[in-house]
Amino acid sequence: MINEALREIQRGSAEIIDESRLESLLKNYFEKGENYYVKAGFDPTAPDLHLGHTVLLQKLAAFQKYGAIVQFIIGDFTAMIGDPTGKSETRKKLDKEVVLQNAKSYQEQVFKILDPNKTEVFFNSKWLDELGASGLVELTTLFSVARMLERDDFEKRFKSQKPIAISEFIYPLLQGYDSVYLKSDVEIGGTDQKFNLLMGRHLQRSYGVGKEQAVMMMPILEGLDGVQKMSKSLGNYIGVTEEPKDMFAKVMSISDELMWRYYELLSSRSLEEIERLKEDVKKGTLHPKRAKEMLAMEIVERFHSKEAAKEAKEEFDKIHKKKEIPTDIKEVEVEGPIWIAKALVEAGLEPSTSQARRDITAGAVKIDQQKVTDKDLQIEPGEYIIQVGKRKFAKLKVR
RNA sequence: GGUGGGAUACCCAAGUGGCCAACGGGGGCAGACUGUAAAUCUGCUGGCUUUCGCCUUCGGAGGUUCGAAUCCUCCUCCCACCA
Repeated sequence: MINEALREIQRGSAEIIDESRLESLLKNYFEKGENYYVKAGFDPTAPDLHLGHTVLLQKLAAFQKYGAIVQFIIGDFTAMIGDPTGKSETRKKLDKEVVLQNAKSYQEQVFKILDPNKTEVFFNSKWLDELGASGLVELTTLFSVARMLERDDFEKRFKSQKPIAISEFIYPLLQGYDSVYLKSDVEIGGTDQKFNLLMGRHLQRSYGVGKEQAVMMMPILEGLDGVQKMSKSLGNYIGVTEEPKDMFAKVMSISDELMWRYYELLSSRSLEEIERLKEDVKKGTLHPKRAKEMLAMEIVERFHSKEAAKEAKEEFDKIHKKKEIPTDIKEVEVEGPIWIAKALVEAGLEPSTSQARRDITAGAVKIDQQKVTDKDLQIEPGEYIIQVGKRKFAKLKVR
């Protein structure tokens, strides 16, 4: 029983530090029914969570099945010091508002995965505000610059003469302090967080908390491009609040190779099952596209519903497999006659007439399924379906 | 506080008086191919009622010049070294 739990909890993790502690926590739970605390922090710098975040959330949910109380930390304080140039007072205040608003939407989204009865939500400004300047200075005495510079990214930046702000040194200390204050038993985070996670252990020792948290690191989920980590700013993400059909299409757009990575980190299927799917694809008995559809369905279903997933799939097939026009496309009315490039801009399919002209030359523009070759084309009054590339459609009404 | 170095398009990065809307790479978009992809190959990658045309862009503001990303002056920001 313990072994089974341990296996489930460890699934997909990249590295665990102090595995024996993890085992003893589970043992205590199974034998004495004792709960323990698993901490994870999130910076509310963007309003929406994406699948990258859910890798951690699903892991937390797995812990909850086996006696863990999750300490969900919204890093409202740390999110603000991450800001490099706190120009003026007013600006900073605005940041705080945004942070709080983001935090609110986080909470709504988080409980699609986490069990609210086994989750405690904290804002770390609660104790970090109280810490004050003297407390902060005390905190900084507990770690040396030399050790701080051992951190891989700091070292690289230092060597290549890239700037490092003092606040960036403080950041890991504050994150570690969270663990001191909350007396966490386990902290989980991405592999890129290793240094910060270990800081929690170091500081718990320094402050004499009486225990050192175990640390579990999850692999960083690659974004849709399969190379860089999933993040909002890179635009390669799938947001948990996205429309079913967008979510579905985005999953379908990942490469076959990346698909297995997503299976491992996002699917709730057992590892054996995933292995079997992999085998079947290899043998040729299962088409990779089919495997990807299953994954896409599962993900849409998790954040929406079974019906939504089904509809999303049908819509997707309609557009891509049968090359039909999607059902709900936007309608635009314009005065005619109108120059084709201008019409595309009006319809929001192109950002500028120059870009539109380029795309027409490239053969990417279609009217009623007919490729447009004349970039000077005037559209006469009537109704048309205009299309740019494979995905962008609009119904155009020319008066 | 002192001394050097730097700021070029989404990112990196060439360009050091006209040949510059600005080399090259990355990224992005599109086409072919496919499974909707990936990989590969190809084209495009400031804007404009429409490209053998005009307008805006090389940190900011002025100036020199027929002509400036390139030269000069001042300013802002960044980095390094020394204190």
